[in-house]
Amino acid sequence: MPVQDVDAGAHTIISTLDRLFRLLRRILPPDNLSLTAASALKRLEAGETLRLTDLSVLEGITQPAMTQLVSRLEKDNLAERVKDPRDGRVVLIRITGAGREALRARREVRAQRLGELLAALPDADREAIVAALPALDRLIEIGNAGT
Amino acid sequence: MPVQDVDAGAHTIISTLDRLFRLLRRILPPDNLSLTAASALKRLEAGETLRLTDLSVLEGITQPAMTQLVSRLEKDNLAERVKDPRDGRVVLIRITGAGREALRARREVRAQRLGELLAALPDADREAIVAALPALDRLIEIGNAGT
DNA sequence: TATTGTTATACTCTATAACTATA
DNA sequence: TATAGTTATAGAGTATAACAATA
Repeated sequence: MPVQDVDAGAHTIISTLDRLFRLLRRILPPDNLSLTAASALKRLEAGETLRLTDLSVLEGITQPAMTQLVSRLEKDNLAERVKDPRDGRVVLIRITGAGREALRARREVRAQRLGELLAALPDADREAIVAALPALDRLIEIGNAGT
Repeated sequence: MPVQDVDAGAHTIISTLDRLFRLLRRILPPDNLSLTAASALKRLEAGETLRLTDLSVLEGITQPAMTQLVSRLEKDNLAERVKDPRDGRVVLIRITGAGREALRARREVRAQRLGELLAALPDADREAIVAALPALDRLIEIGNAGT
Protein backbone atom coordinates (compact mmCIF):
# COMPACT_ATOMS: atom_id res chain seq x y z
CA MET A 1 0.00 0.00 0.00
CA PRO A 2 1.51 3.35 -0.99
CA VAL A 3 1.75 5.94 1.77
CA GLN A 4 -0.77 8.26 0.10
CA ASP A 5 -3.45 5.58 0.54
CA VAL A 6 -2.86 5.22 4.26
CA ASP A 7 -5.88 7.32 5.17
CA ALA A 8 -8.23 5.34 2.97
CA GLY A 9 -6.79 2.18 4.50
CA ALA A 10 -7.29 3.57 7.98
CA HIS A 11 -11.01 4.03 7.35
CA THR A 12 -11.37 0.43 6.25
CA ILE A 13 -9.30 -0.93 9.11
CA ILE A 14 -11.24 1.02 11.72
CA SER A 15 -14.57 -0.07 10.32
CA THR A 16 -13.60 -3.74 10.43
CA LEU A 17 -12.08 -3.50 13.90
CA ASP A 18 -15.14 -1.73 15.30
CA ARG A 19 -17.42 -4.50 14.08
CA LEU A 20 -14.99 -7.16 15.25
CA PHE A 21 -14.87 -5.55 18.66
CA ARG A 22 -18.63 -5.70 19.07
CA LEU A 23 -18.70 -9.29 17.86
CA LEU A 24 -16.07 -10.39 20.36
CA ARG A 25 -17.87 -8.64 23.17
CA ARG A 26 -21.06 -10.43 22.25
CA ILE A 27 -19.49 -13.89 22.26
CA LEU A 28 -17.71 -13.19 25.55
CA PRO A 29 -19.35 -15.10 28.40
CA PRO A 30 -21.27 -12.69 30.63
CA ASP A 31 -20.26 -14.03 34.04
CA ASN A 32 -16.59 -13.54 33.46
CA LEU A 33 -13.86 -10.97 33.65
CA SER A 34 -14.50 -7.71 31.84
CA LEU A 35 -12.01 -6.47 29.29
CA THR A 36 -10.67 -3.89 31.72
CA ALA A 37 -10.35 -6.27 34.64
CA ALA A 38 -8.70 -8.92 32.49
CA SER A 39 -6.27 -6.44 30.99
CA ALA A 40 -5.12 -5.24 34.40
CA LEU A 41 -4.89 -8.78 35.75
CA LYS A 42 -2.82 -9.84 32.75
CA ARG A 43 -0.42 -7.03 33.51
CA LEU A 44 -0.14 -8.25 37.10
CA GLU A 45 0.19 -11.85 36.02
CA ALA A 46 3.46 -11.17 34.24
CA GLY A 47 5.40 -9.42 37.00
CA GLU A 48 5.47 -9.55 40.77
CA THR A 49 3.70 -6.46 42.13
CA LEU A 50 2.89 -3.09 40.60
CA ARG A 51 2.14 0.27 42.15
CA LEU A 52 -1.41 1.46 41.65
CA THR A 53 -0.27 4.56 39.81
CA ASP A 54 2.00 2.60 37.48
CA LEU A 55 -0.83 0.20 36.74
CA SER A 56 -3.16 3.09 35.90
CA VAL A 57 -0.60 4.54 33.49
CA LEU A 58 0.06 1.17 31.86
CA GLU A 59 -3.67 0.60 31.40
CA GLY A 60 -4.27 4.12 30.16
CA ILE A 61 -6.88 5.06 32.77
CA THR A 62 -6.88 7.59 35.57
CA GLN A 63 -5.71 6.92 39.10
CA PRO A 64 -9.22 7.08 40.59
CA ALA A 65 -10.45 4.67 37.93
CA MET A 66 -7.69 2.26 38.88
CA THR A 67 -8.46 2.67 42.59
CA GLN A 68 -12.01 1.54 41.85
CA LEU A 69 -10.93 -1.28 39.57
CA VAL A 70 -8.52 -2.60 42.20
CA SER A 71 -11.28 -2.37 44.81
CA ARG A 72 -13.53 -4.47 42.60
CA LEU A 73 -10.76 -6.98 41.96
CA GLU A 74 -10.06 -7.14 45.70
CA LYS A 75 -13.74 -7.63 46.49
CA ASP A 76 -13.75 -10.63 44.15
CA ASN A 77 -10.46 -11.86 45.60
CA LEU A 78 -8.72 -11.65 42.21
CA ALA A 79 -6.02 -9.21 43.37
CA GLU A 80 -4.89 -7.70 46.66
CA ARG A 81 -3.36 -4.51 48.00
CA VAL A 82 0.05 -4.83 49.67
CA LYS A 83 1.74 -2.09 51.68
CA ASP A 84 5.13 -0.86 50.57
CA PRO A 85 7.35 -0.90 53.70
CA ARG A 86 9.65 1.69 52.13
CA ASP A 87 7.00 4.33 51.39
CA GLY A 88 3.79 4.61 53.36
CA ARG A 89 1.98 6.41 50.55
CA VAL A 90 2.43 3.60 48.06
CA VAL A 91 -0.03 0.76 47.41
CA LEU A 92 1.31 -2.30 45.61
CA ILE A 93 -1.09 -4.56 43.74
CA ARG A 94 -0.63 -8.31 43.46
CA ILE A 95 -2.66 -10.93 41.60
CA THR A 96 -4.07 -13.81 43.66
CA GLY A 97 -4.27 -17.50 42.84
CA ALA A 98 -7.95 -17.04 42.10
CA GLY A 99 -7.02 -14.19 39.77
CA ARG A 100 -4.65 -16.42 37.84
CA GLU A 101 -7.29 -19.12 37.61
CA ALA A 102 -9.89 -16.61 36.39
CA LEU A 103 -7.53 -15.51 33.64
CA ARG A 104 -6.90 -19.11 32.64
CA ALA A 105 -10.62 -19.89 32.46
CA ARG A 106 -11.32 -16.73 30.49
CA ARG A 107 -8.62 -17.55 27.98
CA GLU A 108 -9.95 -21.03 27.53
CA VAL A 109 -13.57 -20.03 26.99
CA ARG A 110 -12.83 -17.17 24.65
CA ALA A 111 -10.33 -19.13 22.58
CA GLN A 112 -12.85 -21.92 22.30
CA ARG A 113 -15.56 -19.56 21.04
CA LEU A 114 -13.30 -17.78 18.59
CA GLY A 115 -11.83 -21.14 17.57
CA GLU A 116 -15.29 -22.26 16.48
CA LEU A 117 -15.60 -19.23 14.22
CA LEU A 118 -12.07 -19.65 12.86
CA ALA A 119 -12.71 -23.29 12.08
CA ALA A 120 -15.52 -22.22 9.77
CA LEU A 121 -13.19 -20.00 7.75
CA PRO A 122 -11.27 -21.11 4.66
CA ASP A 123 -7.64 -21.95 5.38
CA ALA A 124 -6.46 -18.95 3.37
CA ASP A 125 -8.48 -16.60 5.59
CA ARG A 126 -7.05 -18.04 8.78
CA GLU A 127 -3.58 -17.70 7.31
CA ALA A 128 -4.17 -14.08 6.33
CA ILE A 129 -5.33 -13.23 9.85
CA VAL A 130 -2.41 -14.98 11.52
CA ALA A 131 -0.01 -13.32 9.09
CA ALA A 132 -1.27 -9.88 10.13
CA LEU A 133 -0.73 -10.40 13.86
CA PRO A 134 2.96 -9.43 14.03
CA ALA A 135 2.17 -6.27 12.07
CA LEU A 136 -0.68 -5.44 14.44
CA ASP A 137 1.59 -6.03 17.42
CA ARG A 138 4.06 -3.54 16.01
CA LEU A 139 1.20 -1.09 15.43
CA ILE A 140 0.20 -1.44 19.08
CA GLU A 141 3.78 -0.91 20.14
CA ILE A 142 3.97 2.31 18.13
CA GLY A 143 0.67 3.50 19.57
CA ASN A 144 1.68 2.75 23.13
CA ALA A 145 5.05 4.41 22.71
CA GLY A 146 3.27 7.69 22.06
CA THR A 147 1.58 7.59 25.47
CA MET B 1 -2.57 -23.08 9.39
CA PRO B 2 -3.77 -26.66 9.99
CA VAL B 3 -7.11 -27.04 11.72
CA GLN B 4 -5.61 -28.64 14.81
CA ASP B 5 -3.72 -25.41 15.51
CA VAL B 6 -6.85 -23.27 15.42
CA ASP B 7 -7.08 -23.08 19.20
CA ALA B 8 -3.48 -21.99 19.62
CA GLY B 9 -4.09 -19.40 16.91
CA ALA B 10 -7.23 -18.23 18.67
CA HIS B 11 -5.26 -17.43 21.84
CA THR B 12 -2.78 -15.32 19.91
CA ILE B 13 -5.47 -13.55 17.91
CA ILE B 14 -7.49 -12.69 21.01
CA SER B 15 -4.46 -11.37 22.84
CA THR B 16 -3.52 -9.07 19.99
CA LEU B 17 -7.10 -7.88 19.45
CA ASP B 18 -7.61 -7.13 23.14
CA ARG B 19 -4.55 -4.90 23.19
CA LEU B 20 -5.54 -3.33 19.88
CA PHE B 21 -8.98 -2.46 21.22
CA ARG B 22 -7.58 -0.75 24.27
CA LEU B 23 -5.23 1.21 22.04
CA LEU B 24 -8.03 2.30 19.72
CA ARG B 25 -10.14 3.37 22.66
CA ARG B 26 -7.27 5.43 24.02
CA ILE B 27 -6.65 7.28 20.75
CA LEU B 28 -10.36 8.06 20.37
CA PRO B 29 -11.01 11.72 21.11
CA PRO B 30 -12.92 12.09 24.38
CA ASP B 31 -15.54 14.58 23.25
CA ASN B 32 -16.86 12.38 20.52
CA LEU B 33 -19.24 9.53 19.84
CA SER B 34 -18.75 6.42 21.92
CA LEU B 35 -18.29 3.09 20.20
CA THR B 36 -21.84 2.07 21.05
CA ALA B 37 -23.44 5.31 19.92
CA ALA B 38 -21.40 5.36 16.72
CA SER B 39 -22.24 1.76 15.91
CA ALA B 40 -25.97 2.37 16.25
CA LEU B 41 -25.78 5.60 14.27
CA LYS B 42 -23.87 3.86 11.49
CA ARG B 43 -26.64 1.32 11.29
CA LEU B 44 -29.19 4.12 10.98
CA GLU B 45 -27.05 5.99 8.47
CA ALA B 46 -27.33 3.19 5.93
CA GLY B 47 -31.13 2.76 5.81
CA GLU B 48 -34.14 4.98 6.32
CA THR B 49 -35.62 4.17 9.73
CA LEU B 50 -35.33 1.17 12.03
CA ARG B 51 -37.57 -0.12 14.80
CA LEU B 52 -36.07 0.12 18.26
CA THR B 53 -36.30 -3.63 18.77
CA ASP B 54 -34.64 -4.39 15.43
CA LEU B 55 -31.87 -1.97 16.25
CA SER B 56 -31.28 -3.61 19.63
CA VAL B 57 -31.03 -7.04 17.96
CA LEU B 58 -28.70 -5.76 15.27
CA GLU B 59 -26.47 -4.14 17.87
CA GLY B 60 -26.55 -7.16 20.13
CA ILE B 61 -27.87 -5.36 23.21
CA THR B 62 -31.14 -5.63 25.11
CA GLN B 63 -34.25 -3.63 24.39
CA PRO B 64 -33.97 -1.52 27.57
CA ALA B 65 -30.33 -0.77 26.77
CA MET B 66 -31.39 0.42 23.34
CA THR B 67 -34.18 2.52 24.81
CA GLN B 68 -31.58 4.31 26.91
CA LEU B 69 -29.13 4.66 24.06
CA VAL B 70 -31.79 6.16 21.81
CA SER B 71 -32.77 8.55 24.60
CA ARG B 72 -29.16 9.71 24.86
CA LEU B 73 -28.90 10.11 21.08
CA GLU B 74 -32.17 12.05 21.07
CA LYS B 75 -30.97 14.30 23.90
CA ASP B 76 -27.92 15.15 21.80
CA ASN B 77 -30.07 15.59 18.69
CA LEU B 78 -28.18 12.83 16.84
CA ALA B 79 -31.27 10.66 16.25
CA GLU B 80 -35.01 10.98 16.76
CA ARG B 81 -38.01 8.83 17.56
CA VAL B 82 -40.73 8.65 14.89
CA LYS B 83 -44.18 7.13 15.41
CA ASP B 84 -45.23 4.30 13.15
CA PRO B 85 -48.72 5.20 11.83
CA ARG B 86 -49.46 1.53 11.15
CA ASP B 87 -48.72 0.22 14.67
CA GLY B 88 -49.03 2.35 17.78
CA ARG B 89 -46.65 0.17 19.77
CA VAL B 90 -43.74 0.66 17.41
CA VAL B 91 -41.05 3.33 17.71
CA LEU B 92 -39.01 4.04 14.61
CA ILE B 93 -35.55 5.56 14.95
CA ARG B 94 -34.08 7.95 12.42
CA ILE B 95 -30.66 9.59 12.26
CA THR B 96 -30.58 13.40 12.11
CA GLY B 97 -28.39 15.68 10.04
CA ALA B 98 -26.33 16.39 13.15
CA GLY B 99 -25.97 12.63 13.60
CA ARG B 100 -24.60 12.23 10.11
CA GLU B 101 -22.19 15.09 10.66
CA ALA B 102 -21.02 13.59 13.97
CA LEU B 103 -20.29 10.31 12.20
CA ARG B 104 -18.37 12.09 9.50
CA ALA B 105 -16.26 14.03 12.00
CA ARG B 106 -15.59 10.90 14.03
CA ARG B 107 -14.44 8.98 10.99
CA GLU B 108 -12.11 11.76 9.98
CA VAL B 109 -10.47 12.14 13.39
CA ARG B 110 -10.03 8.45 14.03
CA ALA B 111 -8.71 7.72 10.55
CA GLN B 112 -6.26 10.56 10.95
CA ARG B 113 -4.97 9.20 14.27
CA LEU B 114 -4.71 5.64 13.07
CA GLY B 115 -3.20 6.90 9.81
CA GLU B 116 -0.36 8.45 11.79
CA LEU B 117 0.39 5.12 13.41
CA LEU B 118 0.09 3.24 10.12
CA ALA B 119 2.46 5.67 8.43
CA ALA B 120 5.13 4.70 10.95
CA LEU B 121 4.86 1.02 10.00
CA PRO B 122 6.97 -0.68 7.34
CA ASP B 123 5.13 -1.11 4.03
CA ALA B 124 5.06 -4.88 4.47
CA ASP B 125 3.22 -4.52 7.79
CA ARG B 126 0.58 -2.24 6.31
CA GLU B 127 0.11 -4.69 3.49
CA ALA B 128 -0.27 -7.62 5.88
CA ILE B 129 -2.93 -5.77 7.86
CA VAL B 130 -4.88 -4.72 4.78
CA ALA B 131 -4.63 -8.24 3.39
CA ALA B 132 -6.27 -9.64 6.53
CA LEU B 133 -9.31 -7.35 6.41
CA PRO B 134 -11.44 -9.42 4.01
CA ALA B 135 -10.77 -12.49 6.12
CA LEU B 136 -11.79 -10.61 9.28
CA ASP B 137 -14.93 -9.40 7.56
CA ARG B 138 -15.86 -12.97 6.75
CA LEU B 139 -15.12 -13.94 10.36
CA ILE B 140 -17.50 -11.22 11.54
CA GLU B 141 -20.12 -12.42 9.10
CA ILE B 142 -19.87 -15.96 10.46
CA GLY B 143 -20.08 -14.70 14.02
CA ASN B 144 -23.10 -12.54 13.33
CA ALA B 145 -24.87 -15.31 11.46
CA GLY B 146 -24.88 -17.37 14.66
CA THR B 147 -26.87 -14.71 16.47
C1' DT C 1 -52.61 -13.21 25.31
C1' DA C 2 -48.53 -11.56 22.70
C1' DT C 3 -45.69 -7.77 21.24
C1' DT C 4 -43.37 -3.26 21.81
C1' DG C 5 -41.35 -0.27 24.44
C1' DT C 6 -40.36 2.12 29.03
C1' DT C 7 -39.26 2.43 33.91
C1' DA C 8 -36.87 0.80 38.03
C1' DT C 9 -32.81 -0.83 39.80
C1' DA C 10 -28.09 -2.33 39.95
C1' DC C 11 -23.39 -2.98 38.43
C1' DT C 12 -19.02 -1.86 35.64
C1' DC C 13 -16.16 1.56 33.81
C1' DT C 14 -14.76 5.99 33.10
C1' DA C 15 -13.81 11.05 34.23
C1' DT C 16 -12.82 15.45 37.07
C1' DA C 17 -12.52 17.74 41.47
C1' DA C 18 -11.69 17.70 46.23
C1' DC C 19 -9.63 15.46 49.90
C1' DT C 20 -6.19 12.70 53.17
C1' DA C 21 -1.85 10.79 54.30
C1' DT C 22 2.92 10.54 53.71
C1' DA C 23 7.40 12.28 52.09
C1' DT D 1 5.11 21.73 48.80
C1' DA D 2 4.84 17.42 46.06
C1' DT D 3 3.39 12.67 45.54
C1' DA D 4 0.24 8.57 46.20
C1' DG D 5 -4.00 7.24 46.76
C1' DT D 6 -9.06 7.70 48.07
C1' DT D 7 -13.64 9.72 48.15
C1' DA D 8 -17.38 12.29 45.97
C1' DT D 9 -19.96 12.89 42.10
C1' DA D 10 -21.50 12.33 37.40
C1' DG D 11 -22.39 10.01 33.13
C1' DA D 12 -22.26 6.06 29.58
C1' DG D 13 -23.35 1.46 28.90
C1' DT D 14 -24.98 -2.83 30.20
C1' DA D 15 -28.34 -6.29 32.47
C1' DT D 16 -32.83 -8.30 34.58
C1' DA D 17 -37.42 -7.63 36.32
C1' DA D 18 -41.66 -5.28 36.42
C1' DC D 19 -44.76 -2.39 34.07
C1' DA D 20 -47.86 0.12 30.40
C1' DA D 21 -49.75 0.49 25.96
C1' DT D 22 -51.25 -1.49 21.82
C1' DA D 23 -52.46 -5.33 18.79
